Order: sequence, then structure tokens, then C-alpha cells
Amino acid sequence: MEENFLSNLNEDQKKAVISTDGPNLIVAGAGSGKTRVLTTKLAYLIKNKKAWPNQILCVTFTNKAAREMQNRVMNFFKGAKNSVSWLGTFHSISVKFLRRHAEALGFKSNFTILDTDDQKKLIKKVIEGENLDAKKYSPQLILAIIDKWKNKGQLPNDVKGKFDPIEKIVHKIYKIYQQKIKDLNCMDFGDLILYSVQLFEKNSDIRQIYQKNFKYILVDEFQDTNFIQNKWLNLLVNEKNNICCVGDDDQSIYSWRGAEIKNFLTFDKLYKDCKIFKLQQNYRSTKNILDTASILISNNKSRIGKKLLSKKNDGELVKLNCYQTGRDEAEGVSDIIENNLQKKFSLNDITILVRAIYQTREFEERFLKIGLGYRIIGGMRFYERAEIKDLVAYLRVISQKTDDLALERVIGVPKKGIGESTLNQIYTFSNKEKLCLEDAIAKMIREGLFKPKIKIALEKLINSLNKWREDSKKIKHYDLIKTIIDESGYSQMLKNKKDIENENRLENIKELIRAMHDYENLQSFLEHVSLATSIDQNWEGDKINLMTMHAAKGLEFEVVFLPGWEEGLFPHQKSLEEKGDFALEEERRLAYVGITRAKQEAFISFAMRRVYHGDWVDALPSRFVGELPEKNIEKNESQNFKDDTDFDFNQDIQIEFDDEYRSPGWERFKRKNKLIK
DNA sequence: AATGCAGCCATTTTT
DNA sequence: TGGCTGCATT
Repeated sequence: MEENFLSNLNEDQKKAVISTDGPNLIVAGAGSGKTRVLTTKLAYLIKNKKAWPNQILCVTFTNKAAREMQNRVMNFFKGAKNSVSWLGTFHSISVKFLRRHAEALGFKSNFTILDTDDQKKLIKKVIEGENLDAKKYSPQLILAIIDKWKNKGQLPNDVKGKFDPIEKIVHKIYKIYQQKIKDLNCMDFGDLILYSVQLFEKNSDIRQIYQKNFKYILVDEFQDTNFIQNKWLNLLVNEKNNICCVGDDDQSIYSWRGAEIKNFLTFDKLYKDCKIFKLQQNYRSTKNILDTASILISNNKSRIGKKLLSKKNDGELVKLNCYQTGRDEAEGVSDIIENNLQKKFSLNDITILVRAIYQTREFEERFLKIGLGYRIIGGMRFYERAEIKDLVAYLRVISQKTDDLALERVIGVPKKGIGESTLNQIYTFSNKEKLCLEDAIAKMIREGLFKPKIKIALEKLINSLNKWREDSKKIKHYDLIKTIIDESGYSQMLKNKKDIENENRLENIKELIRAMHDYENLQSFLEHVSLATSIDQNWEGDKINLMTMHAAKGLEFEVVFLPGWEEGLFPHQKSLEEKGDFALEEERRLAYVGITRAKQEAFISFAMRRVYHGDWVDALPSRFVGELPEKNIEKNESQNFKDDTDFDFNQDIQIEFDDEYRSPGWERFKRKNKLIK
């Protein structure tokens, strides 16, 4: 059995697996089998009776990764009944803690998790309540600052230091906002981690229970943890310091979300007797692909530095294609797929990775036109669609009466003849009486504060909600939703609409009902709704994948297309403006992540002109293009221009020879192609 | 209160 | 380009 476990591993991997006790840091390059190591370690701990499955805390970056790991471990132990119960993302594990111990923090166990949309709406309400200019203080901006504080583990009373005028206001809003969501018995994403930390800090008895229980802690993608997540981990590590973190500094791409690479780089300072393992054998990509990625990333100054060795053959050269326009690029990519790739690969093996999600649109249009199947991972997510949010809002209020945000949506759809003014009255009343919206409405009805028409509408709604709550005790949640769709007038509303989108809406609702079957009860379904990540959507059928490079982290594909390598788009201008050289290096890491997703073939491309904001914009090749190693690359720019008689290449260069737009990559690109001396 | 239209703005990445 | 806000109309 033990042979079975370890025989698939190389020497370095084996060492990392069997070093179970004390702090361990595994520095694992792209494609070096870090997930395999982590999974094997998990199984190894169980097999050797070092711990029971429920005594291991294992944190992954996405739910998908958690699920895969769960499956793999179960495969090790065929017929085992115990799954690894504490395996999940920081957020999903936190929810588990918080549901159990909500009272200790003054919450009720059935709290609702707010999404970004809810957060913004709530902040907007606070801004309006404070009579502030919503233009100057956009919810977006305020939320970003609040999130930053939360990522650092600071609740309103902990935030200190010198405030600039804006931060002063934001702090005030933060205070009110935080109180409000607590009153609503809701938590946002940041709260899940933050309150877990607070739970353990304030209740050492509770902390000790878990600390004792978790004999081992395993952490994946450690390079992308932020301050508060690191603290969360440190609070749970037992006195033997049995914590094993896996990561790759070259794949740290989430600093904008508060991730601190410092956690990774100073791990051995925090845990003095830490053992460090390096995995440097790449089993994923061909030599050409790996060399391309390695040379590119070597332009970064701040990195631990490691040399990845490919276990594969040279493979195809990495193709570098230059197109005239964004549309040509989409056409070119689809041509390559149709003419060359479809013979060798299934569509599922082919993925297009973009910097920003809106870039998928051009490809979408093309694939629709020629009838190639595709799926977009991320973007407008399933649970962000209006009809889905509507129905989920009904479920939320039923599950928790105090969810005012959901009730407000419910009041709005289908239309009940209740508008802003009535809503404002209700809000005023609920503030005064310190009641949630629903209770406020009920009381206002009793006191006869509504006009007859409105009273009838609201009375009907309240009665329905109560009925559905009763129903929910008797019938399955996936039947409950059907009742709601029917009795709320939602289905009638859809029937009355006659636009093209309607079919899609009905499809989505069917899919919602189907998805509900996968969950035991209403609450666990609602939890899934708020914590599902973009890559948690369905991967069924044989289709080309479209997603951002961020979303592709941890995944691998036979063929990868990397379009849009243009200055301003990639590296993205906004990131450079914000954080300069630091951001540039992160963009480069993103490029590294992108290239290293490919197993057999990689196609990098850029366009000379592109439609942006509705009009044509000239583009320059990304500086990263100039950093690609000549010997591993096959360039296909020339024939594009040869075929095109309208295009005066020299003239275009002159136009673009503004200092402002000059990028190092472009200079080098031209030199290589003998466009300049 | 609901609908419709004009003009505005924006597009980085997400648990 | 297109989605969203705000204003005017019904």
C-alpha cells in the first residue's frame, strides 16, 4: 500500500511527503506536481495513522481544487467512509466555524453571506443616509478601502494611523456599514475570515478545541494568502507547529486582493525550525514552452529563483502571431483550431487565456459565427444573472427574515406597485422601531399606515412569505422554489415578456432548480451560491475554454492561446499606474502562469489595432513579446502583412513613434525583425 | 409607479 | 460597443 502511495513520486516529492512533522515549506514550480504532493501527503498522514481525516485542516484556493483533492484522497482509500471534513477554501472553512459559534460573536447561526453587489448597495444606502455625494464617494471606491482594511484584519475600531480626508469619511461609513450588516445578521467575504480570527482570539477555549483537533495543517497556493488569512492559520497551528505550506513565488498574482508574498518569503522566520523543499521538475510542459516561460520570468528581480527542468521533449515551438486587428486575431485563432488542432485534440483541451474578461467577447462572436462550441469560465457568473438573483432573493428571505437586502429585491420583482417612496417610508419606520424590513411592514400594516392598494400588495407578500416558510419545513428546497416561481407571479411575469432573452432565462431557471438538487438543504445551497467561484461552473460537453489568466491558476491544458499581448492591455495600464514596477512584475508573473498552463502547444499573439470603447485604437506589442526567447519561438508576423495590400507598415510605425508609447518590448521586437537597426 | 429614451461612462484581475 | 443612470412622459 505504501509503495502504491509513493511510487508515483520523484525523490524530492517523496521527501516532501514523508516529512510530516514540524513546519514545512514546499517551494513548488509550475507543473511540478504540488497538488499531487499535497494530496499524497494528506493520504499518507491518514494511512500512517498520524491523524484521522477530520483532524487534518487542508486549505485550497478554490472549491474545485478542494473537490478534486477530496476525490483523489477517497481514491486512495476505496470504500472509506470518512471524507476529509476540514478541506476547503479559507472562506468555506470559516463559514463552518462561524455557523457553529455564531453566538459567541453576537450573530445567529443562519447568517447570510453578502456578495459584492449587496455590499455596494448597502454602502450606497449608508452614503445617502449620511448625505454624502455619491459621485465623490463611489461605493466601489469605499468598498475597496474597507476591503483593504479587512484584509489587514482591522475592524472599524482597529483602524488607526493618519487618515487623509477621504479615509476619514470612509472610516465613518465603515463603522455604520459594519453595524448594519451585523444588525441584518449578514457577513461579507472579508468578515468570514476576520470574524473567525476574532472568534479564536477572544475565545481561547474555542480556539484550543480546534488547535488540539487539527494535528496537521496543509495549505495550497500559500503565496496568495493575505495578512488575515495568515493570522487565521497561525491561530490554528498546534504547539508542534505541524503546518505544511505549498506555493510558488513566481505564481503570486493576487496582491491586488491583499495577498502578501511576505507570508511566503518569511515563513522560515516565523517558524524557525522550518524545513524547506524545492520541487523543480516540471512534468507538464514541453521544453520549448517551459523555456519560454522561464526566460520571461527571469526578467523579474524579486524572486527566490529556481530552475525548472522539463521532463518532456522539445515539442513544438511556441508560436508568436501578429494580427492586424482584434477581429483578425479571433479569426486566426479559430482558423488554427479548425485547420490544425481539431485533428489532434478535443475542444476541451484547448483554452484561450485573456488578461481581462471582456476580451472573450471577440472570440465568442467568432465561435458563434462558425459554430464552434465554447464555454466562458468567469465573467457574468451564473448566480449574477438577474433572474437567478431574483429567485435566490426569495430563498434568502425565507431562510432568514432579517435579510433586508433580499427582501428589497423581492419587493421589486415581479412589480407590485411599490416604488421608491413607499420603500423609503418603510425604511424610515424600520429604523425608528429597530425592526427588520419584514417586521416593519407587518407592523405598518397593522397600524394602517399604507394606502389600500399598497396595503393589499404588501399583505399578500407577507402572507406568501410566511406560507413559504411553513412549506420549507415540509417540502424539499428544490420543490419550494417551484412553488415560489408559481405563486409569486414570477412565471406569469416571464410569460408576459416576449423578448429573445426569455428562452435563456427559462433555461437558467431550470438549471437553478437542477443545481439545487446537489445540496442537502436550503442553507447549504445558499452558501454555495455565495461562495462558488468562477471555475466552479459546469465543464460538461466538448468545448473550447475561455477564461482569464487569473482563473486559470492551478489548471492545465494541452493547448493554450494567449491573445492580446499589447502594451496597456497586458501588462495592463491600470495596474502599472497604480503600482508601477511592482505591478509590472506581477503582470509578468501572470504571463508566466499563462504560458505554463500549456502542456503541448502555446500560441501567443497581438494585434496592431483593436476596437476599444467603441472606436479603433492603435496598439503596440507588449514588452513581454520582446522578452520571449528567440530560439523557442516561431514568428508568423510577416505573412500577415504580405497578404494585406492596404496596410502601410512603415507609415504606421511613424505614427506610433511617440516617446510616450514606446515600450522596450516593441523596440526589441522591431530590431529582431529588422524593422529598425 | 412604471416605462422609455437620451446621454454618459467605462473595462483588471475575484474569494 | 453597450450597460447603466437620470430625467421626462404616461
